[in-house]
Amino acid sequence: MQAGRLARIARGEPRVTSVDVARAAGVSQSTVSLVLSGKGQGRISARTEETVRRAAEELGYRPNAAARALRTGAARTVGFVVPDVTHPFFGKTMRGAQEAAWSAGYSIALVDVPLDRPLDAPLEALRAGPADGFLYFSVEPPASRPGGESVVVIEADPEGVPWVRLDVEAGTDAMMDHLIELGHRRIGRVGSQVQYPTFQLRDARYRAALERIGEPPRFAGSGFSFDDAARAAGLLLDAGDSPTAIICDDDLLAGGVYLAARSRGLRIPEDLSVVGFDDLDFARVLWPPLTTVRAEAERLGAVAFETLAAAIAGEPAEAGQVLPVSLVVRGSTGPVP
Amino acid sequence: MQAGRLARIARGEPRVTSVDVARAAGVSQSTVSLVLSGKGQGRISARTEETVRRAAEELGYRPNAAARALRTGAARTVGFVVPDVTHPFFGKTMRGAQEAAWSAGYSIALVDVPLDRPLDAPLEALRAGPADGFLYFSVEPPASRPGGESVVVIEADPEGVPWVRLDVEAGTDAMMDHLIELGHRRIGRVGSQVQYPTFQLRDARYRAALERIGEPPRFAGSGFSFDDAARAAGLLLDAGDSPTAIICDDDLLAGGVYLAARSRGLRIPEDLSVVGFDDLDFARVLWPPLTTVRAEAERLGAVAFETLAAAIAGEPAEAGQVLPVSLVVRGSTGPVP
DNA sequence: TTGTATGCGTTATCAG
DNA sequence: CTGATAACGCATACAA
Repeated sequence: MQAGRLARIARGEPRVTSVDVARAAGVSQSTVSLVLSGKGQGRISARTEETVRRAAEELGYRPNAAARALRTGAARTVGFVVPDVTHPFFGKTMRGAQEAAWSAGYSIALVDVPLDRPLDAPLEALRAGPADGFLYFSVEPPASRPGGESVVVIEADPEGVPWVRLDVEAGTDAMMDHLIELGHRRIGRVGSQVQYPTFQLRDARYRAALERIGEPPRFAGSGFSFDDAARAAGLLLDAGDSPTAIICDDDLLAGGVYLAARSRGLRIPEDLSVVGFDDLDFARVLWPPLTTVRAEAERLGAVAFETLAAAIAGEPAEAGQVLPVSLVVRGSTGPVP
Repeated sequence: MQAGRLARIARGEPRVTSVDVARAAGVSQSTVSLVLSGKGQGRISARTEETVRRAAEELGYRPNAAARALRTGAARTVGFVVPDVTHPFFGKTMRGAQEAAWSAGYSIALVDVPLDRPLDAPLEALRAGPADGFLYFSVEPPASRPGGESVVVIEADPEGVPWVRLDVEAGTDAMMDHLIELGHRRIGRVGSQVQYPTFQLRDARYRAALERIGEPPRFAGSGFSFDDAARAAGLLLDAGDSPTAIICDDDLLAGGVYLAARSRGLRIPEDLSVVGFDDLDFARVLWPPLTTVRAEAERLGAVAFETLAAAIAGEPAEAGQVLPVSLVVRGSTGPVP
């Protein structure tokens, strides 16, 4: 029994196949395939081609993706693995990847993998075939990739895997230079508590800058939520010898710092300067508007997809790419009190 | 020639199939299928089953999704169509849908369809088979759905299609009651400029409430960005007889109202009360914290997916579901000046 | 220029 | 309890 067909018929779905089109056009199925895949260039007569196209059109024919995938071994779908779909920065990156994917005829399948969970079932499902490759955003790709499954990593620079990331070193340097120029010396950092390379890189630059001015680091780790960041910032703010400025790994964290400052009656930037990272839209509606490092999320996504597409196509992939960032000075930073 | 296999071999990918497992286990391929699909209950001996499982495990066998989809007619993937992946509310809804999808063994394929574009290629690609059904969030599903393709609509209540939406009427009523109780009468509304049902419903309630107190509506349409909302709010604020309170279709729009108020030297809530909708995370970090209508985005996504799954399974779907919302009073609303 | 034949990896029927 | 065998719909080598 043809389960598939039956199931569809049960749903009242008379799928039209290339055989139907062939019959309607009075040609063979292979001719239909040739015509519609465009590979009949100069092999199929214009008349036949026309007939086939018209028949396909009239019947509302759409090639079956599963059959094509089975036959060609390519699903024209890539998986996008993120630790939190909810984060606006991921959203923008996804959109960039989407756009690029579409123009290449690919779809994007989304996989949200909360940081605290193992890479489990959903991802495995995709790895079983529906996806031709994967974009891992800030998440560790699985160590074992049977059959050299194509992968590119975003915001990390692992060995042996092509990656795309922001120039977080330059970003961190710019933050620190800006603050130091304003006279700050006790500079704290509210950063990600998860140890991804992008954050480690920033930490290194942060510490290097402090070392140059002979100051100790003041770090507090946080999860990516306003509340947790507020808690982390509180740790810094309530310590003796508290910072006059705080840099953050993310605008979200900076928002938490605003919350912490507010609940302690600290004014920004008069009592405390704050710098974010990403330039999310809401950075401008904060009061005062947040000084932050601008990153082009869409571009990051697009470049990542293109790198992946190249890898899938078997082209030699660029090993690593670093995208520029720039400091946007707004109202949350000022001279040291 | 077997293009698929060749392509994979070229990429150095020796895919292991059920035939390989069968050979390794010394049984037939159909036995392997029976065992691994769990449909061999009481038909396959425990010994054989064990052997097969071990062989599959050792070879790292993973059933080919394309083949399965071709055979069964189900891809176990649903498309999620949104007008803007970048919006945090969509992100949360997606996450809710994701979670539900995973526990049902489904993947979610994301389709971002900017409002100003037709539903084009990317969606069509998914409609060609890779997706078993679609979740349309605030976007009009295509009128023609060949073969009764399964669909559920989020945040709208179209005829003839199952839908899930928030109780925006109750939300709007709550906003208006709250403001009127505070003494406001000149109440403006910054709302979506696109005319989706969810927004029309709100508009109707807004106008009804005003009518009861004998006030004219003050409406300005906006796109979903801070800047555009600021522009729209400006229209209201700069008019003679300007509102003392503004309700918004979305927290994002409310953020824009903050911007507009700020640039005009208006204090919130002393000079202007503002109410948002959605209770996005950033609503709390705004200053003053935003009074808004809380909606459970994750739940919305989960319910939508489950409704879709039921439809795909051919179960009689619930026609429409309305999810409750609640007003969260924070600092952006106060007595009329 | 077109048609025939074959196989992609599954699932599911049916015979043993 | 297990093994042949036949599709699923498409792409392509090869024959005509």
